[in-house]
Amino acid sequence: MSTPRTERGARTRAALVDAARHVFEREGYLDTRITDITHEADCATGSFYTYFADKEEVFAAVMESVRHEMLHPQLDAQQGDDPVAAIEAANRAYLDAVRRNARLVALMEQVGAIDVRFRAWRQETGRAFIERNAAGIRRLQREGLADRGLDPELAAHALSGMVSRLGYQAFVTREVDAKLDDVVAAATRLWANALGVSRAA
Amino acid sequence: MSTPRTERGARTRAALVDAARHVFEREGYLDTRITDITHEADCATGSFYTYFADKEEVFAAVMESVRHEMLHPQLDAQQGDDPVAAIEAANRAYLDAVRRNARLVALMEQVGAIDVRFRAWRQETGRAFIERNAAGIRRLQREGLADRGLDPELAAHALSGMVSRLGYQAFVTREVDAKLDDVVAAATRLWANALGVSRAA
Amino acid sequence: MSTPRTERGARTRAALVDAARHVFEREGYLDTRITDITHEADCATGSFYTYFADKEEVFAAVMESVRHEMLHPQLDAQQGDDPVAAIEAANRAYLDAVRRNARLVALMEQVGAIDVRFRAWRQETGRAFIERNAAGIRRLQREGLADRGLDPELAAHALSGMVSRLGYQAFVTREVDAKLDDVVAAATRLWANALGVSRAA
Amino acid sequence: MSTPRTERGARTRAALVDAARHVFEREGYLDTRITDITHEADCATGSFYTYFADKEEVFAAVMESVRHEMLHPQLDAQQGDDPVAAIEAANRAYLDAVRRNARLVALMEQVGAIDVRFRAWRQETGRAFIERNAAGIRRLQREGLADRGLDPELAAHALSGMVSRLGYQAFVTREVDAKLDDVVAAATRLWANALGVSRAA
DNA sequence: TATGAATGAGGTTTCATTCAT
DNA sequence: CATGAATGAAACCTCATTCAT
Repeated sequence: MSTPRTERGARTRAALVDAARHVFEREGYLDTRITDITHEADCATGSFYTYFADKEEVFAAVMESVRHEMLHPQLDAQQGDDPVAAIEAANRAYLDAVRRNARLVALMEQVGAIDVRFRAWRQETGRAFIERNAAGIRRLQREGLADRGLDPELAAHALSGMVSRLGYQAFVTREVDAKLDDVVAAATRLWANALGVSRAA
Repeated sequence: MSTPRTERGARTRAALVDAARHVFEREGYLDTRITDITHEADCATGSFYTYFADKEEVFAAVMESVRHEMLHPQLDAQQGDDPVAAIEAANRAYLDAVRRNARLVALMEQVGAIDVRFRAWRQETGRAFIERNAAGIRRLQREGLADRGLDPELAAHALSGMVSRLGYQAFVTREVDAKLDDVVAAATRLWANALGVSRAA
Repeated sequence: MSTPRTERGARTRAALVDAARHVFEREGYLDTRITDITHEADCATGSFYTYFADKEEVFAAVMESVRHEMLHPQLDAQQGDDPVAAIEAANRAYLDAVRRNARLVALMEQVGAIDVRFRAWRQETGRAFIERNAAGIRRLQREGLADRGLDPELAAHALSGMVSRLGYQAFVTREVDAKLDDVVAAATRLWANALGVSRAA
Repeated sequence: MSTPRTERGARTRAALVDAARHVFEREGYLDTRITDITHEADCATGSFYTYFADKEEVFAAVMESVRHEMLHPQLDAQQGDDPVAAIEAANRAYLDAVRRNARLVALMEQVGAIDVRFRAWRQETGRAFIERNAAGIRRLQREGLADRGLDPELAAHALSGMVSRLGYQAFVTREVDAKLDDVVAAATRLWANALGVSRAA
């Protein structure tokens, strides 16, 4: 709702966001009541409405507060000319982020299923990943390093989805039982194969 | 709850399941009220509780009633010895089922995200698909037609996930704008490439 | 409601009364639902209403069916001229009946608390006991064997109440931990003392 | 449920307890609806749940609020050395309390019969009375003033039960038609006789 | 008579939101 | 700004009773 104008207000708001994150992770989105949050933040019910219009709004604030952690690309290192190394680096960065934020990813999934407004957020977050990958595919095709028979958009969608779902199953639902390195290796090999890319000599 | 013992009871129960399916599709799981269902089925509130303990239970019944449609294997045709044709057939069958039942797939996705008990159901449904694919991959590896460096389970997971998510994005959320044939083609090509399989001469 | 006119009807009614007794004892009066009874009696809900108007009516029928067991006076033996032996015999008969029908006594207590109509039944059952005792006290007073300063009605009320409550606490709630013989002995001695009666020489 | 933290909250809670007492007395426990209470207390339904989890909990609060009145011993006066006078004083105090709180005693009786959780409360309240009496009996036995052939616990149980039931029948159900003084006199005489105690010279 | 499905009034409980202090 | 009690609409679920077969 409104932005805090005093030091004290800023502290209250921060406490609420922090409390909300804990409660959401613990109870899930639907089972979280406003009073759970104010209780955890150790402040009055009414104070919640000083800063947020409703549950959605705190949820957005929570997501905002963790966006950095999720999206630190840190594709810092140069992989030189090896296209497979580049693919691997991107996959590792993504999958590791999912692993580290598993609870929030699960939460986001849940909220996306419930609330239309968050579906967009989720898609957008995914889209950045997909577009970066589409660009990579196009580049490799131009350089003759990847199968030119593939539609780069569709391929990026498909492969990004593959990696993202794999990460979800390995680190969120744990229905796939595998370590990060194995998941990265498998994803990278499939990805490279799928595009017809091979390691630089 | 209990099973109808008379013809009339069977009719009422069926009417409730049918009504529930419509209301769920129209309103979504969370926004569906028991009275919406009984109203649509044109019977009293209490009648609902004659057959179901709660919303979850009707939902399970709805899902049960559509399982057939979803799981019609109909991989009837023989693809001869062409492994790529076999992959294509499987992908087409799956993706077409998703396309035809888009609303229910969306629903299942939503409910799975909300209610733990349905996550199992969803996983199981997916597992059948994955296991079939894992078997296929193993066979191709044995015959020397697929990359032996891949873990067949992980690969099956990854590629099945890829196809399933692609279908979801193409036919449920429509964030990917593509026709069935194109999706099938892209998926198949990526899948075949990923495994290092090529068309039979 | 109506009395069975056929053999089959009589059997159904009897099954319902029997089932009701079991369910009442198991669940208590309030928690017993009509369907619990028909279920236990293995007949349809509607059949209940062929014989009883409501729960109260079956309950009355149950009580009727066990009245004998509760009220078998069987003060058969002659205690000769010993007034204390007579008092003891009466107390033993009463307390033993309570012990044997503890569950039903508890039930009657419960229903009496809930439903005004059964309070009368309970009082009447008690009244018989009290009046018999009042008559006994009056006789002893006439014969100069009991304290003539006591109001016989009030004394009968008080002492009967004493015995009845003692029985209740010993055999129903079990808050008094004592064997039948001890309870009979204590009650008798107090009773005799209270009236100023002593054993025949 | 939770305790009020403000003056206003305390007032609302008190109004609810007070209203509950009236409604319970008027309607009986079972026929009292939560809305009857909030209506009488002139507040919203939800406010009830701010302070109480359910009907049982208000009932406990009502009972708590009247415990004092019931348990004011006020056996202030000294009865000197006359044991019968002491017995009379105790009986009068108890019976008068029952007379003054007849409606609540009836209520407690009803609820105790219905709800297991209150049986304990009722028993405990009675136990204090019984134990005090057992101590008195033991003392009289030691001093050679009471029949040593009696088990003091059982006798205290029996006689306390006698008085309590007499009070119940005289002032609650009114099936015994007698004035306080007569009831006290009869109870005391029976009690003294039963123990074999006689008035000090 | 027996059956068992259908009915729906009636009660309970939750919790987001407001607002006086 | 913070507080926390008050509000009441809205949904859930039960079960005695009826009645067509």
